[in-house]
Amino acid sequence: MHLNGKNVMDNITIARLLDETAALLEIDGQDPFRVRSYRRAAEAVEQQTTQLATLTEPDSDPKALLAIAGIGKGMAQNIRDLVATGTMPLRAELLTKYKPTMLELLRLPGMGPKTVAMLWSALAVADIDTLEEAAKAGHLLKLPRMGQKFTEKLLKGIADHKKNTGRFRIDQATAFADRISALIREFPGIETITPAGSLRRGRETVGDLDLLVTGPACEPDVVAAAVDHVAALPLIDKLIAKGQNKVSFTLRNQLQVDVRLLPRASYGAALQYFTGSKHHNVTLRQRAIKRGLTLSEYALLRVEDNVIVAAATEQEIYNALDMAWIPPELRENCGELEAAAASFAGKAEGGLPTLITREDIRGDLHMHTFETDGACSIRDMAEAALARGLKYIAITDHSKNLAMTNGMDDARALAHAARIRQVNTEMEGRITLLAGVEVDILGAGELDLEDSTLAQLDIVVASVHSRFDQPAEQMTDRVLAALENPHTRILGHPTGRKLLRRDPYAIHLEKVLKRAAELGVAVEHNAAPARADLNDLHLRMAKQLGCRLVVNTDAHAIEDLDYIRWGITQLRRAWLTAADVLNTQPTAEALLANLRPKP
DNA sequence: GCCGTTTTCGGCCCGACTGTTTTCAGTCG
Repeated sequence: MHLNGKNVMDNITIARLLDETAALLEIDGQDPFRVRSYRRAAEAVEQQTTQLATLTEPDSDPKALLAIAGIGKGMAQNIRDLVATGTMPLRAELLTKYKPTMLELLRLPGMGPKTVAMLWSALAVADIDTLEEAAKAGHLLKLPRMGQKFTEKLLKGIADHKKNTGRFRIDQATAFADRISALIREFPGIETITPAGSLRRGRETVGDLDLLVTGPACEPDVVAAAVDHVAALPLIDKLIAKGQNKVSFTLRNQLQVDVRLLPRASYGAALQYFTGSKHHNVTLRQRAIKRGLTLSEYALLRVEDNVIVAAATEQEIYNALDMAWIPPELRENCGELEAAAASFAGKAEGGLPTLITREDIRGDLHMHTFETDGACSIRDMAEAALARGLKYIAITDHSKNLAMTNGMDDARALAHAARIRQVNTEMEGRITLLAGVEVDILGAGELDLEDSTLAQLDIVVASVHSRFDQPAEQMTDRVLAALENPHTRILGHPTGRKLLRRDPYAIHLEKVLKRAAELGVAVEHNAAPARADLNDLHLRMAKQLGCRLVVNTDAHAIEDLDYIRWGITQLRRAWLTAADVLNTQPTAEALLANLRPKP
């Protein structure tokens, strides 16, 4: 990352180095609580919207770092060392004893710090390839607690790791969750199946799937039959574990699924527990202990006599801990527990926000038709948007520079606008259509249609579509220049980020967001998971900088309008309310009044 | 290494599952 012309360490890198140090400490067999504090610090750093490098400069407030929960005197010094030198004494010392490739070993299933440490001391194994050789040669059998079965499992794990597909997009994971749930539901006596874990929290990607199953068939005395049913599902590729009330398996695409079957009486406790996040739960249980209670996936119990205080619903559990119920999207131990306590106590300040919902969205300002690369007509899109309860939409087909989409030149853009206005009339006020264009930002930031054309349109979305390989400075300058064009009303997909793909263009987002806020250009969050643009951290940053935000689907077909669901999820994760998003305005007139005025 | 309405020391979440074991250590979520 660049700052005032200098190349400095960004928060993500600082967090990664702290997390790696935690892993090395663990391999070194050091105090687990010290390890945890490094992990916690890494998480805290990752969540910050301001770059910590700016807080380590000599003239900045020395207390600023300490104000972050989880960062004390020692960790603040570590961060200063990292920013100044690229490493820190503890990390450098650990790396003289161990090799960084050992961290890769920890990602193999069944491999933890103790095993990695033993492999290193007994066999000098420090990387996956050497481990594979040792396992195939049978060297592991000589080691304590390692037999034939462990070796087989490890080799399978290594093979899977090598073709590893990593994390899955939230929409794809949801589709799998639905399919698996339908199969599980065929067993009589199963009533409710709820995806928990990071899917319920609305993370953009999930590493595995947690499915929570309840119903009469899940009562302790009869659950075994239901467990057998789950363990025999036809789409299971590999069964990983099968216990009294838990089944773990992977699908052919390597997605891991954990299914838990739990009695109805403890449904709320189980849902709370398996939704996480881990750090949210840890803090919650600490809070329970302070009140003489203990929380597990079965119940919130009073310690002195083991009496159940709450178990059936999440609401009961949070309330018993003097907190309001917390929406799953906020459960990241990022201030939500304090806010929930304030809400429960009826305090006016610092409570939980009323998060934005799908119903708050009244318009969608970015979509395509078959005039360029969409699949439907203007009328189709209008009717579909109306059916979904929208009050206004903008039709924004591509401009000429995107030749592969049959992009429009000036004359076509104006003719298309006339047709959009015609359909608007035909809709007789049931929904308002705004005439727009998604214009391409060219090399030096100029737009690829004439200003005289843009002047006749309601909505101009300016987006970068090419040269993602340019250096960040150049891309940033290009976007900044496009913002200066007075016709630019919305900055479309500002980072060009393609989730799970390696080639998003780098951009100095903070600079761009600041300028957009100053000029009153609205910044788009693209709701489609495949094009997921700003993550919750970016969205928080945008709010902090005073940006006007819009969430658009960039729909190319009718069903794409439903992408709004995923966009809303990310907005909620960023603690945003309806007031933070422009396309919650009740009418097209109100929306236009909030956009940058036309020149 | 962090933290504090039991505060500067002594705590730091909880339970299930696996493999290799005869009572448990390590891993996982």
